Amino acid sequence: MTIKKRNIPVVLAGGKTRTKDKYRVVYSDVQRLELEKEFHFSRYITIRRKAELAGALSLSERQVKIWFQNRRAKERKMNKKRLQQAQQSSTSTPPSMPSHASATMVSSTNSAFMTDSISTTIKEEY
DNA sequence: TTGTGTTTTACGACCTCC
DNA sequence: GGAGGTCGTAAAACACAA
Repeated sequence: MTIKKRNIPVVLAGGKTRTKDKYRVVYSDVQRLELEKEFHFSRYITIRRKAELAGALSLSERQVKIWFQNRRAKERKMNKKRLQQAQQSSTSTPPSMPSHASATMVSSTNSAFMTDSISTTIKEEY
């Protein structure tokens, strides 16, 4: 496991700069699993839990915060994709197709929108 | 191999809330 | 004003067909 970051400033195209030791680190399976578990518990982490988690996983609080931001972005992306697929299938499906299929897909993007995908992820991790 | 598409970290710009 | 949110994006890491 390599946990390092933010040392050498790197100039990117367009005049942007980015500090780096390595450009980005790859989190270990344990780190990802714990973060996923916390995300499964709550999509928004509290300051206290962030500090605890950062300490437990040897990450900075900033890394934990960014991870949650990226994770929510991923979830939104997946929901969008799923919604598009549902819409496509509802427009192009033959009449004989079971109607509950698309209904399930659409409803999953609302109140209960993310739990199954998250639990799937968690299951996969285990 | 390697070329290519996808996923994962990390950041900047901008916005909102306290 | 600062902290933390989304959005868009860069680039490394990864997966996988050819």
